[in-house]
Amino acid sequence: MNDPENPDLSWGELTPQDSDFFDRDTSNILSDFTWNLHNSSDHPNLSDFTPTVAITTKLHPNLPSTSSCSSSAAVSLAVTEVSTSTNNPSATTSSSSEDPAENSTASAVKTPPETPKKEKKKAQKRIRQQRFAFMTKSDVDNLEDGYRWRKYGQKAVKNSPFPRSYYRCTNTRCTVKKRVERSSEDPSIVITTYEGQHCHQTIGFPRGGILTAHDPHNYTSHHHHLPPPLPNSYYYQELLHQLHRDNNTPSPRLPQSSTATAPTVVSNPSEEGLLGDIVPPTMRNL
DNA sequence: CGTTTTTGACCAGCGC
DNA sequence: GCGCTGGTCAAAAACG
Repeated sequence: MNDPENPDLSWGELTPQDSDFFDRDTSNILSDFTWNLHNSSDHPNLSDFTPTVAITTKLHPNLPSTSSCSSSAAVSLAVTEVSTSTNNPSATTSSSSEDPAENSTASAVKTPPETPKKEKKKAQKRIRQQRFAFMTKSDVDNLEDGYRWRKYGQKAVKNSPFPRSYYRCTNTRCTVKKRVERSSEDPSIVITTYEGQHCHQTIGFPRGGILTAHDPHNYTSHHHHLPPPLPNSYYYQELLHQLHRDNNTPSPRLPQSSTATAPTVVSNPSEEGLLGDIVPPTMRNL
């Protein structure tokens, strides 16, 4: 990997050319995350937050055109480069070399006798979609975000005593995945990484309000960059309250399954240049 | 009994 | 080529 100490970096470098995500100014970016931080004085309770958004997203040039979530993907960042990974090895935007989809030619040429299982796996070459990583200080590993997830794997992580869990959205037509792991340096921090974008509404939180992807006030789907679902945290809850105050609607309540405190957001040291534009100066690196 | 979690096996990519 | 690592599969177990 590019950086054994930080596997996420292997997703490749996110450059401004990769996306118009960074073309917009900071407030716009944050607003895409429903996090308007520029006026923190309106949120005295948030004043000491170090809002977090370690955005380690990268665009994948090979978003499958056959995605069952194509309707939603149509508003995703990478949709302009739609192609299938298996039959379009010459996909344009070359990202990092780790992208297996771009090396599919070789595997297509050699045809060793394979079991159906292997053939199936070959056909399912990994397709990287845009990712968003959140670091949240919480005792709870699996933060409520309004979606239902099914765990499909768990792996020990190098240089970390904590395993990494892999989840898929339980919606059969949704290909969103997320990884959850704890920071080895600060076990109180949960690192949640979302990959892909939901093509359906949330199921709502078990207790309290329901968030929908079509509510422009809390999910900004009118933007072409849907943020991932946010973990329930004090910070997020405050934002929800504020949003609904502004909208004169009752505030939804997040479930109390998490003891999450203010999210400690962390930037990726190697991406400091990028994140430096969108994170408060109080952000610290892990 | 349907759904979810667990967990060992497998595969691909990367560095040496 | 080999070993390491991350990511996924899938059967079995656990759960509700």
